[in-house]
Amino acid sequence: MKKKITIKDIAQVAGVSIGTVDRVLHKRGKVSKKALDKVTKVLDEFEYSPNPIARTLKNGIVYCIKVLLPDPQKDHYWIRCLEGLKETIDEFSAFTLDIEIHFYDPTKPRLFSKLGKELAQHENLNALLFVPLFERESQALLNELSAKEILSGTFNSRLSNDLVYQHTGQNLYSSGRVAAKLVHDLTGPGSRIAIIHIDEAFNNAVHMRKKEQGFVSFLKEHDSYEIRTLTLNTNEFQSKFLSFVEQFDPIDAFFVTTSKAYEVVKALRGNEQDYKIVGYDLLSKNIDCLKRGEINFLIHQSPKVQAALGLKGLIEKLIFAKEVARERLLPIDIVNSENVESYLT
Amino acid sequence: MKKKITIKDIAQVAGVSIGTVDRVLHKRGKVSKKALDKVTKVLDEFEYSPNPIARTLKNGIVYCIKVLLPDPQKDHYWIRCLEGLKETIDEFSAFTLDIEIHFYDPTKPRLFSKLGKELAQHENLNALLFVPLFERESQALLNELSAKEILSGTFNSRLSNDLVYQHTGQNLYSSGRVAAKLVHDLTGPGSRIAIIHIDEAFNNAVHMRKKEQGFVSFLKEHDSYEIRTLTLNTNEFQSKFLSFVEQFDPIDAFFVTTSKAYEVVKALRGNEQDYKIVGYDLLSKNIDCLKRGEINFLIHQSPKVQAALGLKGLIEKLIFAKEVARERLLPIDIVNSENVESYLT
DNA sequence: ACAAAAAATGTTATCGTACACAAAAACTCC
DNA sequence: GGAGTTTTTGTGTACGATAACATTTTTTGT
Repeated sequence: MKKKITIKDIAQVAGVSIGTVDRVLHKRGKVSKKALDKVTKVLDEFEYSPNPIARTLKNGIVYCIKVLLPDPQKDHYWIRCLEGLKETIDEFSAFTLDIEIHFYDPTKPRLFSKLGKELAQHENLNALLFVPLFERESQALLNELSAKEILSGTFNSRLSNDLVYQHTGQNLYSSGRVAAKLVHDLTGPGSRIAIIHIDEAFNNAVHMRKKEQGFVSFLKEHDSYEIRTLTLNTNEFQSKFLSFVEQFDPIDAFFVTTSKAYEVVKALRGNEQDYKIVGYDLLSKNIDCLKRGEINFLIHQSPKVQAALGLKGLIEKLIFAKEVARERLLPIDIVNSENVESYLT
Repeated sequence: MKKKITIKDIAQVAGVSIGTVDRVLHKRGKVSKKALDKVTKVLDEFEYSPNPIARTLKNGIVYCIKVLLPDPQKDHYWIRCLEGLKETIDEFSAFTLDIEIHFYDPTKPRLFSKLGKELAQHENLNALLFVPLFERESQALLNELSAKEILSGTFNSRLSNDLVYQHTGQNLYSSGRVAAKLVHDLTGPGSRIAIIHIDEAFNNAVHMRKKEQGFVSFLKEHDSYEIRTLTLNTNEFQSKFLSFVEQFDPIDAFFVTTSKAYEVVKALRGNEQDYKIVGYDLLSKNIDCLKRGEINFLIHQSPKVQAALGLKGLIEKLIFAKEVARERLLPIDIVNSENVESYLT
């Protein structure tokens, strides 16, 4: 345990008062070049960093963080994110944080834009964490945040943007490969495999595509598979899905790239064949299918952990000045009927 | 955000000085019954809890935690625990904690006892976190800790003991079932399955047994399987394993209940048959086999997370007086060649 | 060279807790 | 009832960072 260096120590070594050191630290001018040089030198010689405890105690420092999340009422998937956020808030309850969570309708890009702008306006906002479902609108928001020097964090979806301070998510290409390996284990060479993209209301075409690429890349490396892809959105499902199945018959396995695997299960019920199905996300409908053996594997995107870590990263940066990796990739969890409970705490 | 109540507020409402409130809080007597009653009443009326930030700042309060871990040099498995511990220590670096990590030889129960006693002697020890590999010796240690009102935490192995303040681990029975489900998916009805217990130097018979029970329970519920169990320790392996394989031939799948799956792989090399193998733990030797396709699945016990959470639980109890669940069960991670990297951060 | 203005630097109260010490109130005993 | 004890209560200071305020030094203009 090395002794902690205080601002007092720095002042003493540099031969100035703590007031001057403080001014150097906070760059509020009124410091002569000579003093500034001396203090700066001592400062990084001792690798000083202010004691976050004392800083928090000296009240007035209330970090303000806002979170912009798709409305869990519109899409139940996001409820777990909310839980994760609450957990992190609870974890830091000892500190003076002002954290607000706002919801946006995941089908309305324009409302997202509007709300985002509104939040960014808030003058003493320190950080904004959001799920960038809409590529273009999110880019615009990021530009604004960056201009105002507001810390930005994203999770779940990923933007190809240097401006985002920190992203927490999953490697979708890899998760596609994981799914392929599972299908490979379940079926074997020469099988006929269907990739089903059931687009939800909002635009996540990019995600689906990446998962598909990973999936196909694995299969190509291994055996010869017959692969067909079907892309549709929720309301087209009834009309298009079954005819696709008929045309491509016989099908051995389905890879559903979104959380709607249960829809596929429902549509296939009654068919005698033993289809293998790999899907995404621990929605209760999916879990039911998993437990009944109608879905073989689900890949878990840990929305809860993603949200919790995303928020935690921003908080730690603000309070402790801790730097974290710009991109944090979470494990790709494979879930079957037997370990699903262990993920539901 | 509700306004935080300080000791000053309490004093004012109770009509006494902060000194008196402080004395009530710390039970250092010298308080009249009248004052005590009044203060206590106000105290729990406002649900006061001291500000951990201020408390930490007022130095002198240095919580002392010791960790007792099997020596990673003797068994490489524990290295990841060490990483987890370091991570948590880092996370709380802002607080005044005195955390020491001690190692013990996982083959020597008596040295464990001795070291444990020694650590427990330390007068201002606040908490002890340890891996209770040895049942009897651990029980004795727990009794001692409990008598001295030292907080106790365990991880990895579980004791059936009310005295342990908090345990972090995995449901081994469930993990056995998970393995069975995987084998079930890989092989199918009527297969011949071998359960291999390769006991490591220390005594973990209880763990192996629980995994086996879970494994068998799942298979019995599903199809008719031929199951044989082989129990041996590392030095018997060479002599006994291959003859077992010959006798039980043909074998479709192996379930290795310890981290020694790579030994099974090595022994089977050269055989033409396509064995399915499910094992435990992300040791580098196992990972190599996994990537080469010689092991199909590994079950990950997240030693790193177990250690990190175990320590974190104790720290949060001490610093923030946060209560956590007495038993925390981590997810049972299924790992194959494609998602293994995502667990190795 | 000297007053006035500007710039640089030093000093101190504050946050909430904890503990040492000082002060006051409540007893004891003759 | 007053000196001496003991019990109870109040006050002051420290922890480290911060920012307002006070003080000193430097610069500027005449």
